[in-house]
Amino acid sequence: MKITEMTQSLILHFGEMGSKWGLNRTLGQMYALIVLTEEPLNADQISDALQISRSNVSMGLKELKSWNLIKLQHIQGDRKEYFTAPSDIWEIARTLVVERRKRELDPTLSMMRDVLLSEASNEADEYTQKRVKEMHDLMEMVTLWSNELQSMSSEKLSALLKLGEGISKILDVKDKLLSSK
Amino acid sequence: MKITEMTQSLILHFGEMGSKWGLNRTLGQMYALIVLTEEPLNADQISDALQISRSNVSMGLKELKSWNLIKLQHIQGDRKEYFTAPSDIWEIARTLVVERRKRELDPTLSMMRDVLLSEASNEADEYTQKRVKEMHDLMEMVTLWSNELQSMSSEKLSALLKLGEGISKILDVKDKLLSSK
DNA sequence: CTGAATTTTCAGTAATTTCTGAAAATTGTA
DNA sequence: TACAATTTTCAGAAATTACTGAAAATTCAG
Repeated sequence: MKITEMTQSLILHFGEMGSKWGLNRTLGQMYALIVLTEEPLNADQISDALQISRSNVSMGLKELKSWNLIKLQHIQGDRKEYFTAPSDIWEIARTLVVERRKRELDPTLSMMRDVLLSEASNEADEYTQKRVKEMHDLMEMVTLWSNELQSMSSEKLSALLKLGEGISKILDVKDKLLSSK
Repeated sequence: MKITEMTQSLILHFGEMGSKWGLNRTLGQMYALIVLTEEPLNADQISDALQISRSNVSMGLKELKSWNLIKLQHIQGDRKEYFTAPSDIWEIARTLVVERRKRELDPTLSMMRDVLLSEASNEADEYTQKRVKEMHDLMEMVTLWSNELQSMSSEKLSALLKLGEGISKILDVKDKLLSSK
């Protein structure tokens, strides 16, 4: 498993970024390798290419599976397991958003609900609940969006993102539609 | 500086989440305390409330400043520096999105541009560039959005988020408007 | 079934990140 | 300007997280 210089530098970069995202260096490198390589890869190839232990690869793959970021593939006449990333980059992005939401928002949303159900017995708690309520409502909306993204086709997602700065105009149009009813 | 049980449990939770976000436990706790407390807090109060060293608070505040997440305030007749979070929760959210974009997307975007400018000297690199191009274009659109969010008022942002599942319909409306031209 | 190939687990170690106390730097007032 | 109050810095210690090799578990062809 030889790696071109181009891929090598991308892998290093994604390794660094990996830790800024919820992953870690090795996971970032592994996924970069898988995404940027056309052919399916097995664990030994990954271990070899990234110079990390076979067991580390195994744990990394487990993690990537739990993120739904890789697809398992079998190759005729080969007993090893091979992995690829989805060919549609939008699918990867969608998965990332949804999985991060699960990990970063859902637990907080649920604990905030508990706080909002409890009784505020003094002024400080009243202020706290007010703030929590605002955060809760905001995060709930983000969650709704994330669900919406999850169910959108890549084409639709792409169209939505392409709106870019046009989004303000769309909002205005919507207001007009509503007010003219 | 006494903390109610409610705030205490929120602080602990945000501490845990802090590491899942780009921050770390202490930073998460510190920001939770500041956001959930109505009064401005000084470093000693934070150190005391969270049971962490004064120097750790100093470093945490420095980090929160670099994220633009806190506001410095002076209290008449007191030489200490006091800190608060923005009172508008939307402003906090907007700042978070923008700052995370700066840290998580911008560097990658720039390195991808370099890769795209370089010459692919073999088939593997051609595939790699194709993938990089797709990722680049996607991330660039996300960046455009993030810029757009940055310049939107809290009201407009709120309206946009409230669209929630309505976003698909809006897209359809936009298509109709365009095709009827 | 058997056993070789492959993958997973896990305890110990290595690397990284976070935290602290002491000292240095800065700030503001008298 | 002098100095006490306050904040910042930073080297080393503590805590956390990531990685490895060896062993256990699983898988599957014959």
